[in-house]
Amino acid sequence: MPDLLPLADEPAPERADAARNRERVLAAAAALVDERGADCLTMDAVAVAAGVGKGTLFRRFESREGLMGALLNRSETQWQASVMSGPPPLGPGADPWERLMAFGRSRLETTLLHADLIRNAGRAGTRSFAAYSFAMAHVRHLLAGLGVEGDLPLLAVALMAPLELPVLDQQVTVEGLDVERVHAGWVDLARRVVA
Amino acid sequence: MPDLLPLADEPAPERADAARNRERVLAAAAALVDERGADCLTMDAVAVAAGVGKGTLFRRFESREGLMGALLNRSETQWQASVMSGPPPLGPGADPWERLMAFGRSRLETTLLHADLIRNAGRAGTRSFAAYSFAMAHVRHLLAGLGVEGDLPLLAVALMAPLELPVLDQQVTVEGLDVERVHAGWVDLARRVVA
DNA sequence: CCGTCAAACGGACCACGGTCCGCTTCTATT
DNA sequence: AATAGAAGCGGACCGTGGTCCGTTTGACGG
Repeated sequence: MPDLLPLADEPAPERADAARNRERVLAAAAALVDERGADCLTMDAVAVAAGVGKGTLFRRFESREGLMGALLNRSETQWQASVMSGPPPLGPGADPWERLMAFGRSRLETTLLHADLIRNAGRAGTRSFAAYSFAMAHVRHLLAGLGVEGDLPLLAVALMAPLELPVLDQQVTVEGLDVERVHAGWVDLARRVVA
Repeated sequence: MPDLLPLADEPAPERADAARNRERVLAAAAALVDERGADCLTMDAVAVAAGVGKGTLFRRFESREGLMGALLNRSETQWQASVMSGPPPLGPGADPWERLMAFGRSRLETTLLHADLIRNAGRAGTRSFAAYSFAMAHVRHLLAGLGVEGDLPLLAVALMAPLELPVLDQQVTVEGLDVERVHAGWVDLARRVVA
């Protein structure tokens, strides 16, 4: 019998070898990605490079998309940190409007930077609760700080939606719009929503 | 020698059997989709059902996503028709604001209705010039009619983005938001943008 | 009606994502 | 240290998307 109660729904501890393997996989995958691009990443290749079996890959990461999502989460977490406790204007310390502007800019750049990863992550990219709902909550909070009236969650969606990859992709990659112009457009939108 | 000049970049004529086969494929695919759902559609199955070889499928439609896109285009075209020449308020005859409202509502419903098709069409769903840029131009036109100042193409994007499937999916499917509330949110957004 | 040739066809073939299950390794308990 | 049993492992296997190339077919000028 365990000396401590299992506490019902603890996220389940992780066996030592499992943890080690997860790191190996993540490292190998990251290396392969920025060497040949996310599009060329095959699960077989990752398995070989990490020195594990394919089954292991899929047990830990569910699917190829899941693996991409995990990769994405690493940088995303870093970004979250700079929003929560980094220097202003992105981090706390500036007034809400400035922070909102910094947020938009930063989000735009990050999304474009990781475009191929996000694209390959498919569902896992958008849905990753951690990342998405954090950003959402942040915007909502800023809007509240600005004294905006209305259905804040939905207004937050309206502000985030044009920064989602599919939309950005269409504008920048397909239509060849200038990034600066897209950014200017978002600023204009924010102004109207806040006003 | 042909009796008429080829006129350089005419979209290339289509051989009779090719046309016939395209119809057969489209019909078979459509049947399979609304019988077993878009997720279960395999290219092999379509090929068999249509009585053509697999190679033919891929030559005409490029990829599975492409086929889904083609399927999507059929309904999309129909929808375009009702916007261009159907009854008001969606069609011409109502004032711009009413048309904008009708557009938003209709778009929301259509997107949700064809959700699985759009999801399976991946890139081909969004990018389909015909559909996307038509909707875009329409919104731009309505905004102009409302006397809105600013970068109209970008404001149009801002209005369309929250109606894209990935965003809607997140709200309705994942977060379980009520469709009516989402719609109300969009109306609020439109009001702010137009104001 | 026939010959010619490009376009279209079809199915064998390949690569990759994903599953399955017998085997190995870790951990907790005595 | 020994043991039991769960958690993890790995690679053979499968289905499906996508390609390739030898063969067929339709269009058109004579």
